[in-house]
Order: sequence, then structure tokens, then C-alpha cells
Amino acid sequence: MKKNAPPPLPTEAELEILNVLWSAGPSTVREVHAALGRDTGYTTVLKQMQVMAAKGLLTRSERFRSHVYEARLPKQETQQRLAGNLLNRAFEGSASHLVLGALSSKPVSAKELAEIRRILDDFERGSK
Amino acid sequence: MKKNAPPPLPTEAELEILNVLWSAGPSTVREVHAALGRDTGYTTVLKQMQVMAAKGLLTRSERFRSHVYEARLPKQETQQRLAGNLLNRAFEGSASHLVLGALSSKPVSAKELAEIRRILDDFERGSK
DNA sequence: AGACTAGTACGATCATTGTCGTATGTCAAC
DNA sequence: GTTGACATACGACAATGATCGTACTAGTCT
Repeated sequence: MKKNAPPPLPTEAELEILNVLWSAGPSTVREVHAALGRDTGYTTVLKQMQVMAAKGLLTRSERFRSHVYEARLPKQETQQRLAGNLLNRAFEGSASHLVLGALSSKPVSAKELAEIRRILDDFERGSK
Repeated sequence: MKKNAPPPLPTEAELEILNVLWSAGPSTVREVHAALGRDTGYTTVLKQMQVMAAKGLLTRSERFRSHVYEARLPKQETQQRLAGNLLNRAFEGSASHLVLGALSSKPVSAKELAEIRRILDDFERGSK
């Protein structure tokens, strides 16, 4: 598709597939289809992964009799792009508003809160 | 559409319209069309707002010769739902990962960081 | 009344997503 | 060398989102 420009952001169904790939590593269509509990057909997942490969979301290589797909971008980078996208679209770029929204959307454990503080510490140290 | 169940999450273009409505208050199609810098036609925005009203994203009332539209849900509630949605879809429900993604996606001012700390304080106090 | 203007309603198009069905290719073993 | 079993390719289809063009309506001005 494009040279090596970043691929488009994944859609809902694409993200599910990426999640499988990130957690299981390079996999065949059959493996992904099995991992997704979804009750959609095998060819549906195949087609989606083919489209994703065309978009640059996945890379594909041969293995024995089947193709092995792998996420092109690491999980963290994709998450970052998704978060940044939402930040701009819905929060006018205000990270604090996004955090407020995220925390309000469901109960968050004390451990999570502590973890967030740790992240803040890192950012303050790092970006000073 | 549905009784008073929450409307679907807004799409990209719909969110732009909502942002105008949230910041300017109830407005006519013409006003929204002007506020969006977009170079799309008037009827495009009209149609989008009609669809949004049908979905329950907007409410509509008469005023003199034109219709006045208003966001049905407040900004904060919609932001919360959007954040929660991304949280589940892309971050396995982990708020701290979402925060990390958001902070990494672009430089964040010290003031923002402090504001986030204040929000954390509130949550810790509130949910203890 | 007739023409202008500002507004809404509606149908049509085009791309994208999600979903399959069916066709085709290939190896392995009978 | 025909038959499965398993894999990929490809075309089709419905739903949705984004975008207009065109038609209709209701006041206003002269």
C-alpha cells in the first residue's frame, strides 16, 4: 500500500485480531480464528487478515503449507496512537480530561491508581 | 429510535458536530456548519444532524423558521463512554495502560500532570 | 400575485466494514 | 491418479458513514 508510512488505525474487529497476535505471537489464520471465540466463519477471519495485510497492519510470511501473520506494529505503539487519536478527537488534547473519563468509566483498583502515580513520576522525572 | 437507552457512540464526524454543540450550546444547522471549518456542503451537515437526531444523539426543537439542535448527552458523559470503550477494546480494561498511552502520545505540560495528580487524589479519597 | 430567499426533506452515490460462499491449489496416502 | 483434507483467493452482499444534488415549503418584498 504505502511505503512504510504508519498504517491506518485498526477498526474494532481488526483490533481483536491484533490482540490475538500480540499475545500469541505470529500465527496462522486458523490459530487466530480459534483464539477469537467469535462465531464467525474461518473465511471471514482470513479475509480480514488479508485486508489488514494489504493495509500494512500485518505482515505475512510462509510456513510449511500455510501463511503466518504477525502484527506489524508493536502493541504499545498502536495503543499510543489510539489513545492519541481519542485524545484529539474527543478531549481537545487534554490528557487530564481523558484520564478523568477513563477513571470515571468504571471502578479502578487502588493498585491501578498507584500504578498510574508511578507512571506520572516517570514522566515528571523524564521530561524535566 | 430506542426508548431512552443510551445512543450509540458517535462516529468521527458526529463527534465534531457534538463538539460544536457542547461549546456553543443549542444551534441551528447553519451555525454548526459555519462553526465547523470543514469544506463540506450545508446539506451534508444537515443530513448528518438529522441522522444523529434519529439515533438519539441530538434533540431538536423549533425556533422561528429553523430547527435548533442540542446534544442529548452532556459532554462529560459521552467522553466517559468513549474512554471506557477504548479502555476495553484496546487496553484490556487497564486504566494505567491507557494513561501511559495517552501521555506517550504527545508532550504533556507540567500543569496537565499536576492536574492528573489532583484527579487521582480525588479518586483515592472518594473510593476509599 | 410573483419572484426571492432561507430553510428542510429525501433520494442517490461511493467507500469501508463485516460477513460468507464458492472456486482453486497442493500435498499425502490410498 | 483419484480422493480427501486443508489452505488460500476472490467475488458478493448488507449495513453504515460521509457526501451531495435536487425538490419542496414557507415566509418576505415589491
